[in-house]
Amino acid sequence: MKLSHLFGETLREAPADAEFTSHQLLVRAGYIRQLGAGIFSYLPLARRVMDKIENIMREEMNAIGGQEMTMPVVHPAEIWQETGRWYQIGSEMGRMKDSTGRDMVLAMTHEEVVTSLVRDIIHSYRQLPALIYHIQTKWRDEPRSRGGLIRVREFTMKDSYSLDTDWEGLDKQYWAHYHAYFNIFNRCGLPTIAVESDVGMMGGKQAHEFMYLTPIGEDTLVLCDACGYTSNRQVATFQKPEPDPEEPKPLEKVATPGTKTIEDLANFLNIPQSKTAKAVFMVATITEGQEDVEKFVFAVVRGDMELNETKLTNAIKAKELRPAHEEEIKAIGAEAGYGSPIGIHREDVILVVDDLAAKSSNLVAGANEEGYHFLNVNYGRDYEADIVADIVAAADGYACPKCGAPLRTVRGVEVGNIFKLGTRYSAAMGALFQDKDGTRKPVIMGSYGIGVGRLMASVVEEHNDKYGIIWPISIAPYQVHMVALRGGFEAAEQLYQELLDAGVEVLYDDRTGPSPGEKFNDADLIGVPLRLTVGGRSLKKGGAELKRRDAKNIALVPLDEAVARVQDEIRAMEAELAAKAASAK
RNA sequence: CGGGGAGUAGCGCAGUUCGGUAGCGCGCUUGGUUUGGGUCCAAGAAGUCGUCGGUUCAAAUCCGGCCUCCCCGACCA
Repeated sequence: MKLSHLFGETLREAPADAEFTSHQLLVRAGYIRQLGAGIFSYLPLARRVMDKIENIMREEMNAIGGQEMTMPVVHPAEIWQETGRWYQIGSEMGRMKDSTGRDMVLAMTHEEVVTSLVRDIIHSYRQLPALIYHIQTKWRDEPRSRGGLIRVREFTMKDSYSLDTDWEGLDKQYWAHYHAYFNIFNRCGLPTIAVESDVGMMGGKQAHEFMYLTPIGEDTLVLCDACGYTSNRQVATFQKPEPDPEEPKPLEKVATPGTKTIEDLANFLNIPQSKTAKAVFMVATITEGQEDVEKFVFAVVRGDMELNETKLTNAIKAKELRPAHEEEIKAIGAEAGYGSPIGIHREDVILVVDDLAAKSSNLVAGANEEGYHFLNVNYGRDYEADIVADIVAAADGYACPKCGAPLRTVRGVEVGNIFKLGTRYSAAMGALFQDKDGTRKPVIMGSYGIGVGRLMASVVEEHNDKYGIIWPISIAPYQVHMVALRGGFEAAEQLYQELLDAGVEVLYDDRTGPSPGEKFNDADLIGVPLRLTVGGRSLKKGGAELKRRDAKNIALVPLDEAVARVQDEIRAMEAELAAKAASAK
């Protein structure tokens, strides 16, 4: 490709609204342009990177028995109504009507389509197991897109779906994906870790997320350096300390003026925060039969800990959870800042108590009256919960659930996920097969996704310097960027042909206008891993100059050896990447 | 949905306080100059000042509605 005709241009300055390095560089180097919030065009350079990423995905999916296909982006609403997600999912789902007034859905994911295909096509255990995948556009109307390609509304995803007769089969395909995903990320030069995660709106049984660790990440992860335990904070557990056994003391109401926060309260009474109970007021949407009802949720955790909303949501099997409004809190007889489960309108709330708070004796809790708290509150004697469960969030320094060593929290970007769906969709849609014993059973399913654009942006986030992008050779838009300078155009043109004939992917800066400095800066910005400079000066010295983007030294190569030397370097970089991938396993 | 910020040429910005011919840098076009890390000179092209309405002799500027984008929070496979 000749740079003079490449569609796209480099910018000296990044758009003011680009915050993240990957966003700035991808725009400045001419890879992407934004059309609207969370909606991007991918210019020819980006298209080539994404093609390479997608081909790596294809190879790894095919290697574990995947068959590629393509499913539609626009779906009739009926299939989403069958699984209930038409009703469960809110404004994040893109909905529209076709010209006949029929409700349609823009694909957020493809479980429904897969399951309807399975219903049509799979009849017998003889057709299973199977693995199908596609690389397709998804639309998710995120309330808040951000960070360039890190979080968008329209994106391309590789999603695969496993179909099995039994759970052992699912387990096999699940772990096959687990390993294939690491292969994909390693081959793209992106370090990742797998963490246990919440199943969220996908439903199902077990899930892992693949995380690229970076401070710009939106997820908080909990890691144990001692034993390797990793989990998304949403579901991370930890060993709770055993509270000192104490004889329950009599309940006592005390004045605690101006102690709206746990910190104030503990200071005022001169007690540790762990001797207090914190009340958190939420309102949950819970599906009862066909209807969604709002229920007030009263959560109690120990004062030194934070509520984990995901755990609470799962504990009460809620569809949605939001903080309660002031009036709602008053309505159940509680007082914000001085709340406790004692004396509230018990029948109007779902009371959920963290297991540690339930075990702890003689805690200080609110009196549901401005300026007053109770001393010596004890679970079982003073109040009873509807649910006692682990509902607090893991934090730095807490004890690892596996080995007890201190946990550490880090931020990460979720670049992929794998889910054991089970029969959530096949049962709902009647995707049944006839087993050996003649009975009809729902197909056991799994679903597995990787966002292509987010992966590309993460790689840029990981591989760059102050001059621009530094692509890993495996997904670089071109393998070599040839810069022709004054006195070298004729030789460069000939070398360009030779490189093309040899099958080398070459971006040729044939522009006569820009100065050498401008061309070198563009080359650094675009980030092709090899640079070949042909100019009067290099020719006088005996050939072309070959430089790796990630290194400083420049090698002078005779023109008749240039193609071979470029190919050597490409092979060397491929070998380096493979070695790094192997050591990451 | 709550809080904050911003919409003026392709990009980055000034001009708005105090209403009076729409500017600067980069980029683009033409001519010349220069030629190994974003040359220099000259001449040009390009903007319904987000949008709708109001006030006024006169609105980028004052007032009101709306739209869009960014950031934080809520939310999120």
